[in-house]
Formats: sequence, C-alpha cells, structure tokens
Amino acid sequence: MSTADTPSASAGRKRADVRRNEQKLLDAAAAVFVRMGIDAPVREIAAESGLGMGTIYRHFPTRADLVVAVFRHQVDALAAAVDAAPTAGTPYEVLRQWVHRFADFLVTKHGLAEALHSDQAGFESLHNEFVERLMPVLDQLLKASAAAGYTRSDIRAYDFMLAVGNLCIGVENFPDYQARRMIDLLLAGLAQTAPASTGEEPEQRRP
Amino acid sequence: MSTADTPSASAGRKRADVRRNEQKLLDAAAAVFVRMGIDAPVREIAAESGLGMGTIYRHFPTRADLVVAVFRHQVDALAAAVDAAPTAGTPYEVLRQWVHRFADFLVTKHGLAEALHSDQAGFESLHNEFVERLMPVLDQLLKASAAAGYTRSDIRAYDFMLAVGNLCIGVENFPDYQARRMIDLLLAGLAQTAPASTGEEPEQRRP
Amino acid sequence: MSTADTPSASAGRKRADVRRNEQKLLDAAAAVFVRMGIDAPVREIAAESGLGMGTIYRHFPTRADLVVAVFRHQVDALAAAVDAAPTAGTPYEVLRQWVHRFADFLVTKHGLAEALHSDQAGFESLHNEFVERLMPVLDQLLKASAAAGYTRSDIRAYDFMLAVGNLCIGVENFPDYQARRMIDLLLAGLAQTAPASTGEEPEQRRP
Amino acid sequence: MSTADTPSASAGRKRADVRRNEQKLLDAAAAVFVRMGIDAPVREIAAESGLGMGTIYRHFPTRADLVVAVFRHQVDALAAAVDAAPTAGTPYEVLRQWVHRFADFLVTKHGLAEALHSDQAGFESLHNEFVERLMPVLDQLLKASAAAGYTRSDIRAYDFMLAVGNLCIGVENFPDYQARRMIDLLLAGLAQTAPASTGEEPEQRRP
DNA sequence: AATGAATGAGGTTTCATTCAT
DNA sequence: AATGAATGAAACCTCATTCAT
Repeated sequence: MSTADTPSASAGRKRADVRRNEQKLLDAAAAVFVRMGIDAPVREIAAESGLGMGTIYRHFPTRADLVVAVFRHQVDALAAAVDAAPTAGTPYEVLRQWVHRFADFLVTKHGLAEALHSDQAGFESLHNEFVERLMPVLDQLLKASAAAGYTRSDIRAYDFMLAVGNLCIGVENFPDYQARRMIDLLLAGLAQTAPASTGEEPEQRRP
Repeated sequence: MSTADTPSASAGRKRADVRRNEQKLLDAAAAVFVRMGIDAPVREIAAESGLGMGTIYRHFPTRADLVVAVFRHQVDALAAAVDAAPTAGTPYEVLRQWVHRFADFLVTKHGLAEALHSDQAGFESLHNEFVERLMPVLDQLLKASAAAGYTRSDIRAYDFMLAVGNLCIGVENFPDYQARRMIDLLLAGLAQTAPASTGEEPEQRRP
Repeated sequence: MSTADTPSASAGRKRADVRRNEQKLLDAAAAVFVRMGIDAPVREIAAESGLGMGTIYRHFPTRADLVVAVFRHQVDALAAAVDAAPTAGTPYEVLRQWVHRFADFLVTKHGLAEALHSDQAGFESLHNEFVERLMPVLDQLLKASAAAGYTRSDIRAYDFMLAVGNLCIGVENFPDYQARRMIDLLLAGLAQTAPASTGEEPEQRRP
Repeated sequence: MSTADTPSASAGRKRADVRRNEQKLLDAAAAVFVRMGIDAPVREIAAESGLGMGTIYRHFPTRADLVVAVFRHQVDALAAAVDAAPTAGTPYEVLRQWVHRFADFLVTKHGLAEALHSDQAGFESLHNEFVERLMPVLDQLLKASAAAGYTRSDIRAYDFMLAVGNLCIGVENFPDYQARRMIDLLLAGLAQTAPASTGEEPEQRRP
C-alpha cells in the first residue's frame, strides 16, 4: 500500500548500491580499456573497480556486453548531438562537425576504433550497436548535405562511417599520424561533387 | 663478384639447406597467416612447414621478424612497381593505380592491415618496414602529381599511406564495407586542390 | 495438548510461512535433483523455488541436509511399508518385495544411489539417515525370512542394504544395464541357504 | 647407414625420456587418483609427477585418456589372467576366482569403481575400455561354468560385470561394508540354477 | 526472515618460449 | 642446425557461501 513504487529507504538503497557498482564497473572498464585495450583481462578490471570478478560476470556476462555498455553513453550523446546542434552553418559544415565529433570520441577511447572492426568473436554486437545508433544520424546528415548540393549523393553512410572510424586507428600508437587531416581529406573527397558540369552549382555551393 | 660470398663447399651446402628451410618457413607462415591471421600459434606454422618450432625461433626470433620477412617480397615488388610501370597515364592516374595496388596487397593478406597499426609490442618493425620501403615511393608519386597540378601538395606521404592502410581494415569481417570506394573518396579529396581561386587551374588539371 | 506449541497469533502465522517456504524448497529441490542430479547448483534450486539462495541456507545449512530432507518423506514411507503390507506371501516374498520397492525408490531419484555412497564430505548424514531409518526394517525382514528357513541368516542387513543400493547405480547412464536382474540374483544368493541340514526346510521352501 | 634403426644414443635417448615421463605421469596419476579420486585437479597430478601441466595435456589430452591409460595395464593383466591360470578347479571356481580378482583390482583403486559408472561426460571411454577388454573374458567364464552345469545360463556378462563393479563401490568410505560377502552372495545366486530337476547336480556342485 | 549481490578460490586450457638431445 | 618435449604463466569461467539491506 504505502510502499507503492516509491523507492523506499530499504528497497531503494539496495538498488542504488547495485547501480553504483555497475557504474564503478563501467568507469573501471573504461579506464582499463584505455590503459590495456579492449581485451584487457577481466581480473584487471575487477581490480581497478575494487569489485570481484564474479560481479563483472553477473553484470556483463560477455565481454562485448561490457564494451557496449562502456560506450553506450557516449554513443547516445553522439546520436543526440545532431538534433541539439543549432544548425551552425551549411549542411556540409554540420556534417563536418559531426564527423569530427565522432572522431573525437573514437580517438579518445584507446582501442575503441580498433575494436569496432575487430574480427574477435563477440564484437559483432559492438559493431552493430554503433551501426544501429549512429548510421541513421550520419545518413541524415549526408542526405541533407547532398540535397543541398554540397556533397556527392552516391556515398553510403555505412561505408563512410566505417571509413572515418578506420582513419582513427593508430592515432595513439603512431603519434605522428595525423588522422584529422585524413578525415578532412575524405570529407573533401565527398564534397568534390561532379562540379563544373553546369557551372551553376558552384554558386549554389558557396553562396 | 657475384659468387664471392660462397664460403666452402660444405658450408655452402649447409647454407643452401638453411635457405631452403627459411623458404619453407616463409611459405608456411604466409599460408597460415591467411588462414588464421597474423597471430596464429607458432606451432601451427611449424606444422605447416614441416619443421620444428625451434627452427622458427632460430630464423625469426620475433614474430614481427617473421611477418616482415613474409611480406618483404611483396613490399619489394610494390616498391619496384613504380619504376616498372611505363607511366600509363597522368601522374594522378599513376598515383591512383599504385594506391590501389597497395590496397590490393593489404586486403589479400588477412590481418596485415590490422597488424600494420597494431599496438602489440613487436610490431613496430613491421610498421617501420612498410614506412621505410613504401613511403618514399608514395612520396614520389604524390609529389609528381602535385607538381603537375593534379593534387594538393600539403598532404604528407606518411599520413596518406597509413590512411589508405587503415581504410582497408575490416574488409573481410564486414563484407558489406566497400573499402575501395572510400579509398577513391580519399583520392578524390586529394585531387580537390585549392579550387576555383584563380580559374586557371582547372584547365591545368584536365588538359 | 495438540496445538499447545503454537506460540502467538503473529508468530504462528510466521511459522506457517516458514513451513510453506520449506515445502517450496523441498519440491523445488526434488525437481532439480531429478533434472540435474544431486549436485545441482544451489542457484538452480533457488530459481526453481522462487525463493532466494539465502533462504535455502537458512533452512538447510548443508547440501546433505537438503538432500536428506527431500527424501525423508519417501524414506519414511519405505520404513512404514513393512508394517502396512498385509503380509502378502512368505517372509521371503515380503523381503523381496520390499527390496524391490527400495530399488524403485533409488532408481527413480537420479543420482541418489550414487550420493548414498559418495565420499563427498557432507554426505555422511545422507548415508546415516538411510542406515538409521531403513536398516532396522531390512534387518527385521531378513531375520523373519531366515527364521522361517527361507534364507541364510549370516548376512548383515547393513551389507545387504548397501549392496542393493550399489546395484542400482548406473541404471540411467547405462540403459543396457539391468539392475533388477542383478538384485534378483543377489536375492537368489540369499536364498541358497545351507541346505539340507535338517531336511524339513527344503520342503517348506519349495512346496 | 650406421644409424639404421638401432636406437642410437641420441635418438633413442630422447624417446626414452619421453617414455619415462609418461610413466612418471601414470604413476603420479595413479597415486593421486587413490588420494583424491579420479577427478583430482590436473595441477595436483602435475605436482606429484614433478612435470608441468602442459605435459599432461600433451600426453593425455582428455582426463579420460589419462584414466584409461592409468588402468590399462591392470586391465590387460586381468584379461590375460584367465588364460594364464592353470584351470585350478571347476569352471565355477575359476569364475569365482576371476571375479574376486576383478574386485581386488577395483577395490584397490580408490574411485575406480565409482568412475566406471560415472555420468560425468568423458568417462564413457573408461566404461567402454572395461567392457571391451573384460566382458569377453567374463563371458567366456560364465559360459564355461554354465555349460558344465554349475551356474545359470541366463545371466549376461555385461550385467554381471557391472554388478560386481557396483558392489565394490564404497568399500573405502564405509569400512564396515563387506563388499566381498556381497559378491559371494551374487555368485551364490548365480549358482542357484534350476537345481532340483535331477538331483545329481548338488553332489556335483559340492563334492 | 528473506533476499540476491558480491566474493574469490579453484579448476580448466592454451601457447610462447626454452633447452636437452 | 634442427627438433619438439616440457614448462608454467595467464586468462577464462563457475559456483558455494557470506552478509548488508
């Protein structure tokens, strides 16, 4: 009666603990992933989190579950970013900014870009998660830009997304590699639409 | 001059055996790398080659040594290709063809593109090998194309090489991913030189 | 007199709950034992019962306690069977029927016969339970049959009980094994008493 | 030439070592099986043998392989025993002696009798090994005894063998259990053939 | 009294690497 | 020089059991 669904002191407390532990795990995993890559030993994550190994298995039966969970937040944010942005510029510029934000995300998570394309069994779900959440967003951006005549319309969001992801690989291991420039190059290639054919487009593109 | 380094009859014979074994190992490793990836168990390679594991370690103390050796031949061929090619087209076309040949090479070697950017200790030498052998070639091609006005001149061969390599990652695991189109996009970005600023360039570019 | 030990209304209610839970546990355990054997994970039983694991430990601190409790009912029934039976035949026939009923019991409980002779620490109590409850019964049957001249009198109930139990082992894993025939063989061996000592017995035995 | 197939010093030595190690493993496993049962940790056996765990897996990939190997010798001896014995008595007596020797074997190997009927995956091979090697022998003994009129002819060697094996279970855990007497009881049951038909047999049986 | 999250010992298995022959 | 047996560290995963709520 009284305890309806108000998180009562006792029931609520327990749930809070559990959630806190899950957060600890996610934080620890994120840290360890940065330090040792996505294949880090479970024990390492357990140690980092201060929790037991069994707890990890309870929360995330599969390594992929953990990886997906670790990054879900940021993937969500990324997916939401496109709506939040107050259309700061041309569709092409919006696209460009989002792509770089995507790259930011990948680059700051050591091993994430690599894991995205891993052939390791069990990482399909990670790949899928990204594709399902982000590809629609990117697709929308690409279509808008193409519709406005800024970019080619024959590039698939899937390919483009993976390509950007791939270009981020190795940034940390080879500090001399300038992934950003390559991403810009790819974006430039996108912009190089069948240009001078009519001559009107340029004005359209650069008003 | 040529045979000068043949020691004695017996020693020479030995050397032939050794060299034959080395070749066996390289062939076996190449086959296994295709089958199981670049991280295949040493024992697997030993079995494939018909030789003992100890022999592998004698010849190639480090896994990277073996990997480098396995691909050196093809790297050499790639490096030589640029001279051999009878300038079949514009510098940009030559560049384009070489880049795709490079991609061919990476894509057909399961796991090679990945290994190139691996952070696994011991794979720097593989990276270095590629950089040392191929970057000069690519640099030359880029410079030629830029000098002829086809492409931007502010792109470093190092970045471009790694970028192309990166774009090849995942081809086998995600068959839907069309790496070639993305490589072409990158090349297109390269071509999109500082464009309509003067208006003369276009003629220069497509004579 | 009878309800004298009911404490207070509230406490009594509690007790009812507790008893109900205990029954749930016993039912669940019985089901799980059949499904997964006597060593089934505690969690499995908890899940089956709808109760928590801690509750199991409260009621049955030791696995053996649970096992014993699960089967106590049927052990009791078996112990009682001898009185209930309206002496349907010769003492030997009564003995034989009881032995087969005992075998029925063991065979239908997956893993019970095995557990009875397990060296796993903690199963002594199971063994003891069986010995304490059933051996007296069997002893009585054996003595009656021997006294009537049907069977040897030099066989201990303890040995015989364990032997019958043992003969039931493997019935499920090796469907070709015909435990019943072997039990009958054992019973036949029992009947082969030191024969013609007096001369009257034989007629009595095989009329 | 000279090294034909004579176990040369170098080649022969290695092989000898390997064999010696295998023997060490078998001895160690036998000891550990006695001490801790047939499910003893691999590490324990490794420790006992003074060899590494990997060596065990090399020699005996499966636990069952090891178990079978440990007991093969004695199984062989048991299988051979029937021929070696200089027919010391009636067929029934020969049968009886062999059965007891079989029991000796099982009883002295802690956990063997249990393992023979284990439902643990992977022990089928142990069961099979026993059945294949020993059942024919027992079958022959049973048939001989039956043919000479000493015993019933309707008992299958398979059942009888398993029964004897079963009766040995628990000898060590329950020192009060007299398995031998039960085996004799089973044998007695076997002998109690449809006797009184002629009346001569009894004399024949107990001269 | 009940719950079930957390713990971590314990067992398994794989493979890179060494080294005696 | 070649061999491959041996080693053992590492990683995985499962549950019995405890204990805070």
